[in-house]
This record gives sequence, C-alpha cells and structure tokens, in this order.
Amino acid sequence: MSDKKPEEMLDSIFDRALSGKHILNDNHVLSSEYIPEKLPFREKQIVSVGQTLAPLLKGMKCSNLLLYGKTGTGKTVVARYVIDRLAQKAHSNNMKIRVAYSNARVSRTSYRVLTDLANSVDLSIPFTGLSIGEVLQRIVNKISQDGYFVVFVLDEIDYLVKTHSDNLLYELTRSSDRLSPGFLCLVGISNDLQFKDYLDPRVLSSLSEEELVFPPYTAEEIRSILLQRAEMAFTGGITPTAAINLCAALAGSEHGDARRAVDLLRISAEVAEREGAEQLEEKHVRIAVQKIERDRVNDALSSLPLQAKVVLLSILRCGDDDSSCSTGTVFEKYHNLCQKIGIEVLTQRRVSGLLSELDLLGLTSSSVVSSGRYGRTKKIHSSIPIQLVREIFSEDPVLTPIL
DNA sequence: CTTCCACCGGAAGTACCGGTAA
DNA sequence: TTACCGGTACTTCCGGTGGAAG
Repeated sequence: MSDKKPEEMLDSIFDRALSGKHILNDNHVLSSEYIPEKLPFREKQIVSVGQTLAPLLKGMKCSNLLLYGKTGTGKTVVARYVIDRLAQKAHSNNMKIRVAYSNARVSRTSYRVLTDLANSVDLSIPFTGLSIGEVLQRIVNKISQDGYFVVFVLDEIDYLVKTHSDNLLYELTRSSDRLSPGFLCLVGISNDLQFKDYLDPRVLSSLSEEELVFPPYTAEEIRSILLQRAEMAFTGGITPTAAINLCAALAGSEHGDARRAVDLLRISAEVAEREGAEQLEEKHVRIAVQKIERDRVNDALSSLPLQAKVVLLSILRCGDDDSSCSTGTVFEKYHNLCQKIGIEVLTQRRVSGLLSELDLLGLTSSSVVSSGRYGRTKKIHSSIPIQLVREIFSEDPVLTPIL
C-alpha cells in the first residue's frame, strides 16, 4: 500500500481529518440502515403495505403479508419505513401497537429470531437454555396479557426456512390464532421467488394472505436514487454526476440492486476522502470496486475455521502440478497436511461438505463433472492468489509448517 | 445397449458446549 | 444437583448418477 512508517501515515490521516476538506457531510445517508424520507419508485408498495396494516390502528386484526423480490429491490426499506410510521402513529395516539424486526440471516437461529420478537414487547428471555416452545409460550402470554397488537417483520425468511425448516413459521402462525386479547401480524420478506415450494401448505396459506412483488429497479431508477442520496450526502451540493453514473452502471443496472449501488457510492466516497481528493471521481469508484472485493475475500479467509483453512491449502497444493483438482486428490493432500501439523483428519464426506462451503463463499469455483468410467467428481479451482492466503493464514501458528 | 467408477449429497445420529429450570 | 434445551461440527450410512468404456 504505502512504504511510509506507521506513525507518519497516522499523522497524515489525522491531519487530513483536521484540515476540514470533506467530500461527505453526512455519510449516514449512504449507510445501509438509512431510511430516506422519500422512497422513489416504491410509492405503490408503500401504499399497499400501509393499507394491509392500517386496520391495526382501528384496533382490528389485519392480514399477514409476504413481500417478494430480489436483493436490493427495496423490500426491507419499504417494510421498515411503513412500520416506523405505524409505530409513530400508534405512539402519538397512545395505542398498544408494537413493531418488531428480525433478519433471519443475521440472527441465524430460530431462537434468536424469537428473541428479537420478545424484545419488542419488553420481554427479556435468556439467550439460551429454553426450548423454542417455551420461548414462544412466554411471548404469547406476554402479548395477550398486555393486549398488544404486534407487527413482526421477518426478513430473509427464505434463509430461515432453508436452513432450519418451516417449523418456527408454523408455530408462529398457529400461536397468533391462540391470542385472544392481542394480535400478531407477520410480514415475511423473501429474496427467493421459489421459496413458497419449501413451505407447508397450511403455513403458506396463512402467511400469504396478501402478497406483494417488488420488481428490480431499472438502471435509470438506480441512477436517480443515487442522485437523491448524493444530494443529501455530499457537501456544497456538488453532485459528482460522472462517478454516480459509473456506480449505477457497475453495481445496479445488472440486477437492479440498489443496495449494492449505494454501498459502492459510499465506499467510493470514503476512498476519495482518504485520498484527500476535492471531488469524487470515476477513478475512486474503480478503486472502490477492487477494495470491496478484496475486503470480502480477506474477511472470508480470516474467519474460516481451521479445518476449512487446511482444505483450502490442499486445493492450492493441487493447482501446482495439474489442473486436475478433484475431491479425491484434494482429500489425499488434505490427509497429508493434517498429519504434518498433527490435527484430526476429517472424513471425506465432511471435506466434500467443506468444499461446497468454500464454493458458497466464493473462494473457489467448482462444478460436478463426469468422466464416464473414471467416475464423477467435483473439479475445484481456486481464484485467490496463494500469496494472499499465505499472508492471512500466517496469523495461525498451527498452519505455519505447511505454508 | 449395459456397466461401473468415483464420487455426490440427503438423512439420521452422536458428541459436545454453554446455558436454564426446578 | 439433574434433566433438558438448541446449535454446531462432525460421522455413518447409503441410494443416486453422467457418461466413457466395453
């Protein structure tokens, strides 16, 4: 990066921060949690969600709701926008409406999803130890005891169903029937359009009383969203149009993913600020693209469990002599490496699983190929440079003998 | 056409961990 | 203390399979 001494680098970083030359005056506007005052191109969806939830303000029950659409199409932001307003209205009218939000992929387990729901009704539960049924019972008791009307937004619901089954959803829909005073309304958000196939029909019919599809943004819409954010975020009303166009083109237009486009704009601005540039330019965007990718790989590599690291090293060993890198050969190398550093050797089945996980993380790319009589296997290919892997893995003393 | 390799990948089960309730 | 809980990491078992060789 730079061959300056650390203290000099730190000095210049601080000096730059002091000098008051900022490109951004509010980087919160470009953060992923930010909910704008206006959500362009999503007016219809906002109204729709609002109409579905409105009966609650009259003290009546409302339908469950399911929001579909690919990533970055505004599902989460619309849902949060509406429940925030709903909570405000309810608060100013002294109504017992509570809203809860949980992202299944962030919370990871059924238990923690329920914890999120419990917190919204001022119920604290231990972070482990209870059965799911017990937690649910406590929540149900609390809700009907206090007569709450609760809207529960369950984001990335498809992740929950795919990794754990639809059991929790079934219990949730069932328990909302058991509430005599009080009410629980579920708003599911799914990135996967086919996820309905995984659901039990009873859950499906209950959950999707109403459905709403979010189409991808067009390239032009993404550009306009970025411009809107930029006007708020950048100082002196200078909107770097060329750079924004590039952001929209690179991140958004392909799949209509607005979140990625906004992320890219934020990182680009940070790059420019760090450089001490006067203005955000296209070159900063290009650097940001690389930085995002590099950070992603770094994070993935350093958070890998030990066994996965050894498997990855085995793949890199194969790459040297031939491109014939299959599960069998990787397992052989892996076996050797394990013995060299004296750790437990896992089964081939597990190694095969680890290979799939590495693939999912985008650290390798593999495909199943059949060579007729010579069997059927995964051909694995790693795209990350060995040098980088060595650098990051060297933090782990166990691995040093085989780097 | 059938055979058969070298795996794939689902399912069920085990061991362990950090925790709670009674 | 004992019984039990859910989550994670892994094993064991096994039916399934694309396509070159025969």
